[in-house]
Amino acid sequence: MNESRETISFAEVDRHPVLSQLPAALKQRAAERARVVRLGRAEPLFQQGDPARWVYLCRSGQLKLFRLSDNGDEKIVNLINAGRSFAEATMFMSERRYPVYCSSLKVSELVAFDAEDLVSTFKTSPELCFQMLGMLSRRLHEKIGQIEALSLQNAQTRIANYLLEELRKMGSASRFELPIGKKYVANFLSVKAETFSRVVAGFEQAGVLTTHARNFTVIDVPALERIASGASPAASC
Amino acid sequence: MNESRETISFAEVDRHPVLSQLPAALKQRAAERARVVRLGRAEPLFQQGDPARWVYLCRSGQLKLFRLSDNGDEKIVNLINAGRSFAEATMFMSERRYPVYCSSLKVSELVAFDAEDLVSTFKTSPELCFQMLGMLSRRLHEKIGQIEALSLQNAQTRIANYLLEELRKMGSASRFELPIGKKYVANFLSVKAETFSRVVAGFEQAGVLTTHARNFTVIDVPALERIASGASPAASC
DNA sequence: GGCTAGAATTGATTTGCGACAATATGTTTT
DNA sequence: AAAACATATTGTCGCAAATCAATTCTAGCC
Repeated sequence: MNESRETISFAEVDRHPVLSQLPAALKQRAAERARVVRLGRAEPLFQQGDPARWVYLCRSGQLKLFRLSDNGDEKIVNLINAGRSFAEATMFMSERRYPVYCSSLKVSELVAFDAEDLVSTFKTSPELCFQMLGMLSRRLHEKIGQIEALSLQNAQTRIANYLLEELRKMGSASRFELPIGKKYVANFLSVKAETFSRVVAGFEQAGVLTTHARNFTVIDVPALERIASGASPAASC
Repeated sequence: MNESRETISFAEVDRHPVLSQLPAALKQRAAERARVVRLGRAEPLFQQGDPARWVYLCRSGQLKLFRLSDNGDEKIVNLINAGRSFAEATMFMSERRYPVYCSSLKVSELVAFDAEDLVSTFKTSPELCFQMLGMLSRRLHEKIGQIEALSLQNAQTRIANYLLEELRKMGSASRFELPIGKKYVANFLSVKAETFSRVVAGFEQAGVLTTHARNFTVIDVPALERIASGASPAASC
């Protein structure tokens, strides 16, 4: 990990989904106390249980937030792309420690904001607090959605839903690229890589989509939507 | 559902984990705009998607927060007991709607606070916002824990962990009572009632605990802890 | 370019848990 | 107290997905 004293530009703070709302003076202050962190291809950033001195903004690259089981199995709870901030929730806990592990998946560049200092900034501004409350609420509902998916849906359905979501992010195009290796996507969806592979192969065979490496082209969106809401595709042929 | 105009006492607000922090005047105001809601044994309180006009405090009884799949399967995402507040996160969403269903499991008494009004109260007080940020952060981490458990642990391990947690809540006693029917506990843990029954029977046979109806007595805590962290108990005999 | 390591696919086999079914036990109602 | 119903237990069976294993594909790297 390479932590540098290099200055963050004022404008850089604007990329942060919450801190962009700061008045100019406080934006300046946050920028001054920030650090740039550069990570290689598969470097740890912090461990679960570490004191949470910093909250982060991903400027470029990709990261995974994950937990480890007693037997060393890993569960990715979030994939972080450029533009996402993370670890803010730690600021408001009585014991400020990271509740997950974090490692890079690609060469990445992060901005690290001083948690302690941000807390005092937040204390001065209910508007800012509201931004943050909104963000945490959204994340909470996102997690509830994941829990529902894990309990109520099978592998096929979860994967179909994920693909549809990626598709939606691309606007009206019918083509998209996985943000990251299938291995990691599979783990995020709580299926084994082999299962992911088989399910996607099944979709291809049913004529729902085609793939070349990480590029997916959805041919039959309604069919994918039908699968995503419970119907069986291979069975119908 | 029986909604009454009956007055909430000033002191009643003190039972709320966040609103108890309010200055007297605002506490008074919150109390004045609150309602008491009484529910029978299995009555719905709100549906997923309903406009979230109220946030709640459970004064007595028991409730379930749940989602429904397309084929009607239900997943309980939270069991609410006396003293717990819920649905606060809706206050900070852009579209204020309940993200889950809510029904009573027993005869229950709730206090309903006016969401709109509370929002304006929160806007005046960063301290209050911080209380709420803390609460949402804790909930978020709780959910991350649930997701981890669902992905990384099997039924036995999840159940063992749950039982240990219930035990811990009772302090140093080795006896506790399930807060609610096993059916609901099982659903909350994302196992079928039959599986829950079998796993508990297994624990009894291994001499880890004994049960009479909803009363559990843990005989061998270390053994249960071993199971909770991945070891197999029945296999070891 | 070819070389090497990790990622991805495909196949064969196992298994944990759900589905279904049949009692048994407990709880509310009259 | 008996009836009527919900909850809980126990048994058998089947299947979705994990595991194990063997290639094949792909992307960095010298």
